[in-house]
Amino acid sequence: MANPTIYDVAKMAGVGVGTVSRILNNSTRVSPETQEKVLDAIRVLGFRRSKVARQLSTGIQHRNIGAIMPFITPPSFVERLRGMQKALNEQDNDFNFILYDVSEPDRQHEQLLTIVEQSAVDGLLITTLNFTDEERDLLKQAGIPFVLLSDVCTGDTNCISPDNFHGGYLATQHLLSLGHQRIAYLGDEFPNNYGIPTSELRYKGYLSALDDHDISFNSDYVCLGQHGEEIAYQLTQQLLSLPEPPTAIFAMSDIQAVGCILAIRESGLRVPEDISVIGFDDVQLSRYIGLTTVRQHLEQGGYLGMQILMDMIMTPEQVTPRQLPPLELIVRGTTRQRSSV
Amino acid sequence: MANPTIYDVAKMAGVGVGTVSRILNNSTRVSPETQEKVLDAIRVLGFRRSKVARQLSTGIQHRNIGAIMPFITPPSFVERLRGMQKALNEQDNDFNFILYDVSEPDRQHEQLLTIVEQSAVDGLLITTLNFTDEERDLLKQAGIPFVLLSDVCTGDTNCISPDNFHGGYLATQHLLSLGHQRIAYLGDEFPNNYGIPTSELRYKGYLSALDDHDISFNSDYVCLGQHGEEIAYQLTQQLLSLPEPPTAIFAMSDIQAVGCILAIRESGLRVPEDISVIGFDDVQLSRYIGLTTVRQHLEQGGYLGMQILMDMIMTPEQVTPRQLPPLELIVRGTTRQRSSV
DNA sequence: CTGTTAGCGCGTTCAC
DNA sequence: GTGAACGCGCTAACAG
Repeated sequence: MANPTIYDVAKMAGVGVGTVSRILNNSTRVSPETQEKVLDAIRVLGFRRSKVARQLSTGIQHRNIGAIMPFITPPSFVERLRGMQKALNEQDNDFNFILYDVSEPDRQHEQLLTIVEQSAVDGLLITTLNFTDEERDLLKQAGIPFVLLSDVCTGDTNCISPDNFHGGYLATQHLLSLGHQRIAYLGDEFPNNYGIPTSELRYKGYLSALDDHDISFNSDYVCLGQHGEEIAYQLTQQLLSLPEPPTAIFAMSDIQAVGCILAIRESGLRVPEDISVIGFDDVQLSRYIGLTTVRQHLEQGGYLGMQILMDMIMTPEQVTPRQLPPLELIVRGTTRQRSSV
Repeated sequence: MANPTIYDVAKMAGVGVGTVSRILNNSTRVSPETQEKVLDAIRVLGFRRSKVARQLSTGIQHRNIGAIMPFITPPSFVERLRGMQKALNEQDNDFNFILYDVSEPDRQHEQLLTIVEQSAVDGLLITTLNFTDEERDLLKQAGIPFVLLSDVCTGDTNCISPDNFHGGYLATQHLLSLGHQRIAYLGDEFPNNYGIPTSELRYKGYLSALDDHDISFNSDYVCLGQHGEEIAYQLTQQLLSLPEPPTAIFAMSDIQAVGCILAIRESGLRVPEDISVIGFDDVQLSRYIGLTTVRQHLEQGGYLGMQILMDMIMTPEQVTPRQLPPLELIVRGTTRQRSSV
């Protein structure tokens, strides 16, 4: 039998469904004999009680809140995940936290559809990179509250995102203040297929800082490629082979900064003595390796996002606005005053 | 009204529940007028259709598989999480993946109870450190299949765990082969409150290797403390202040190895020139910082665990056994031949 | 102690 | 096009 019910069990054991139910909930005493019979029947039939029927009947509804994120990839997502969990645990309401991994961007839309279709979730935290207007409307129409943790904030959707332009400015400003003039930007290529403007925004901040210091722009110093440590490694090699290589590099993410540093060291140069490197994000890793970076409070972002979502679910009329703390320059060991050579 | 149902909506709109249902599922055409009325009622009442009732009625059951882990803590858990998600995505069945964070060990039992109580889950991946026999029996009785990812494998429970003794041996053996004789062990204190034998097992492997090489044991070289980078940092300082400090340190986890390296560098010594350091786990971080370590295939562990669990759920009669690949020594940049001084 | 029955909220035939 | 009634699997309250 495909899915035996308590009726099947009851019939087989020669008892009523009530008895079976009682045994399942080890409530009121039942005679050991019948208990035995029922337990046997359960075993033979391979009976498993239906979760949903149970919930319907008891009225105990778990609420599910879901997080959509490309989990295989950058550590920055994990940091946000941490924050989300933290906020959830503090709330103490019995929410289930469901993780949806959409590492393959193509499947994202399909996945979102089934989530909505099956009304699997009472709220959604979306950390994927590309989130279309169409998808937003889908969720709105389905009445599923959601919070975006990304860089594209359209209309009245709740969204947690840093000021990437300002962050780019900050990072570059730091390098300038150390006397660097030949400063490279290493980041994700843009425009990209997903319409993610992060890299572009940070780049614009970079340009703006350069401009404010009357440094003339050198397109050789702009290195764009796919996200990842390896690519950053290669891009850095290109930079180093320039007739006049940069004395400082602004990598748009910590991971890319790591690839960058590896390439520099491998070429026989030192960080920061020969070349300064600054990253962006301040993931845990950065603390360990002493990377100078711009902290964007990723964990805090997840934390706040979850709190907002909770508000939206529990008290829709009154969601208290929450803001990310401002970006913060974290100076560690990979940047230094430009050597006066 | 607390939780309006389609009946409430129907009444308010002056129609039957069937009509409301149809509109909800945008199926058969309904007259625009009634549609309007119903939609209004839905809005006014703040109606949200019940997920469970829907599932019961349609027969579409999502299966939930849950992972219990202390998520705030070491990165090793994240790696396993990755593996689990990967296996889940490959399966492609519509399983929900629920994350239970039990960062507070005290709450673990309580949490497990509610999970079982509410039959919230069709299968469980348990990565927490302390898992009692009582808890095991609880799950067995509830008929919830589960897989353990830990070091304590009692009885016939499915379990993924590395050979920690052998790992400890491997690490120490490596240092010995480089000519080191004054080798320290830095690990979690044991016995501990949770009965986690990991540190002890690796320590025993360490002892065994020492013994095989006829190195006399020096208790000064054994430094135990709570898990974490900071503690490891302090412990290392103690080691360095010894009249005859070690020339090599085996840290029982990569995170502790990081704290260790930091302390060494801070004291003016170099790694690996002055002191060799080997870790354990091979988390992502280790690749970035070039740490020599023992790889225990964490991601793979999560992956296999999920596969076994899937088997248990889908084809209980036939779960194909899966094994972790053997521990692997990964030599990177933090260990070196002992200087002949 | 135990069998029976009425919902839980929604989807889905049916007749109308 | 639309309303009424039944069923999904289980719990709980009621008789017995």
